[in-house]
Amino acid sequence: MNVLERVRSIVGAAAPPEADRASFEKAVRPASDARHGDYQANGCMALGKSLGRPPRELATELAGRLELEPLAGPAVPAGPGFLNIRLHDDFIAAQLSQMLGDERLGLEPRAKPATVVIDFSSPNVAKPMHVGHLRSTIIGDSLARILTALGHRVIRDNHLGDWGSQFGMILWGWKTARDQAAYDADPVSELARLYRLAQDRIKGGDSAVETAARSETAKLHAGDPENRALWREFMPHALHALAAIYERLGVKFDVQLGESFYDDRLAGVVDDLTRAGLAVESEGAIVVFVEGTEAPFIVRKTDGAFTYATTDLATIAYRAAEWAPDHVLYVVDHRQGDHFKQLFEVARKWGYRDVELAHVAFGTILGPDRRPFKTRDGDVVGLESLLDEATTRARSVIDENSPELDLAERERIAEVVGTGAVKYADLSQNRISDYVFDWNKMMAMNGNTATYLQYAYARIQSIFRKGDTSPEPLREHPPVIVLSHPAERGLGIRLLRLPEVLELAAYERKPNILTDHLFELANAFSTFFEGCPVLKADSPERRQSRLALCDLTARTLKKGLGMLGIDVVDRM
RNA sequence: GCGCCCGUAGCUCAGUUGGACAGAGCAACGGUCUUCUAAACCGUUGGUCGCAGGUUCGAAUCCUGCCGGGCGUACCA
Repeated sequence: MNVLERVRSIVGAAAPPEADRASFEKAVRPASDARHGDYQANGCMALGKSLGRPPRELATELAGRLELEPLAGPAVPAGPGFLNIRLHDDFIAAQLSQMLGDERLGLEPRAKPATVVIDFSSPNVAKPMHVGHLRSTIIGDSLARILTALGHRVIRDNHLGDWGSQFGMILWGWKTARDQAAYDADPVSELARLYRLAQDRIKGGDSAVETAARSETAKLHAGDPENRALWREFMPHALHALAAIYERLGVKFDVQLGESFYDDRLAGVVDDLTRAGLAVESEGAIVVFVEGTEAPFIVRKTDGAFTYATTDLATIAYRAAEWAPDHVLYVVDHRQGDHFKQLFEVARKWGYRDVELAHVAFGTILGPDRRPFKTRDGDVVGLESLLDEATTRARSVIDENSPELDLAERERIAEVVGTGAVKYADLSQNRISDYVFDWNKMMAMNGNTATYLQYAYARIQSIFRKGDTSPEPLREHPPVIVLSHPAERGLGIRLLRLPEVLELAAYERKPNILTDHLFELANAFSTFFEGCPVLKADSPERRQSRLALCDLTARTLKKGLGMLGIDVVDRM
């Protein structure tokens, strides 16, 4: 059950007729301070203003009308016009009992699922994935998992950069500077070397290379047999390398429709826009002028080539026809804000008005120097090596703390803890802000880290091992939950909040809302763990009740971390 | 120049249509293992929420101006 939603609908039903019900309900929120209760209704203050009546009076009247049983006792007016609501312990306990036998942990099936396309990761296939791809991949994956858990229909689409000018650079490199032996041994690294070579030359001002690469791109797009053949030759290698890293990250896609997929639709897009009077010729290019932005939206360049703007429009049309989505989320860094603003505006004018197109923007990953995160040599940090280092660091902690575990298990734990740390550090930050990559903070065993949550999980597994018991009987025959200790109640109410937290995280498209909740949950558990003996509880009933709280906590942590793409281990 | 984002404790960051004395982690200091994993727990110290105005019963949150930083700004994606 979503308790917040339930309280909201009760408060909404009792709201004065003059109140706007939706906003009145929305003003019900978890209590800012546990001393005031569990939930608070703040709507009377805004209403008091618009009605010209004392808010406190409205709150008192409302309190008299509210029927919160059996959830909670009478609402208590406080301060300028707050209404404080405290759930009954019995209600919390009953909900927890019910949760024990519920695989979904209180998440209810959705009456009207939305269809959501999530466009994320979308790396350039010409080069190995680096740290810059991390955020899109991880945030997109997490949002997909959260929305799926909430019962929505999610389509995960990896919009690969497999058709742009990077390929022209590789083609130029292949034709002028390839090392055949190196290519035969390791195609992906050799192609990456050639790409970097071309990029360095162009950056260095070598306009001959720039022109040559551009012409190779144009030939590829025009259907030149040699370049097309090379493209078909290179692609499987590139995709294979990507698949390996996605496998390690545990990220899956429903479709991987790259830019090349849309190639034969681009001319039609431009024709369409032109006929509709949206696109016009300007300085030799075909563009759409969008109010509010200076630079036009270029759909065909002077040389006749199409741009990613054209591809993105074709993609919108394809997705609309194929899936009829309610929302399309573009998990792309904030620097492309202008592009998406224009894209969405043009799409609307083009006729796509029933779908919400949203740019889920995120900031840059910075190094300790607050400049974009680079290696000592100034190269971008490869994703593989990043994960390797995280795993190595985790491994050394495990070796130190748990030498009794065998080698294979320590390795597995290191992988789970290491990759979990990297992901969690990213997801626990508000995605809008840039974030400073800090190994020490990330790998810390304490504080808001993946390790802390995984540790809480492992401790619970240890309790069941030590007690030589399993949670299954508790799930089949839920015991009476006892909440007599403050730590028990604190933990219990946290456990009930998963559904409302997920809804908020999905609404805001912010995984950090989920990480915050899981951290608070692990915190509540640690406090409980210190203060409430489980196996040595003073009565069998209390022991069963506490074991049940342990099981619910472990399952919530596992499920919640799962929605962040992070795994757990039974011991660490 | 114009546009977008940001400025909260020594450091890194949360802060849900504007709501109760602004929160957490790290760092610092002080406690807690003969009992379920101390990768833990409990406590203390620490902030003119960049500055100045304005709106409001109430502003970190909304508006205006300024200061400081990041990013974008016609044929890369």
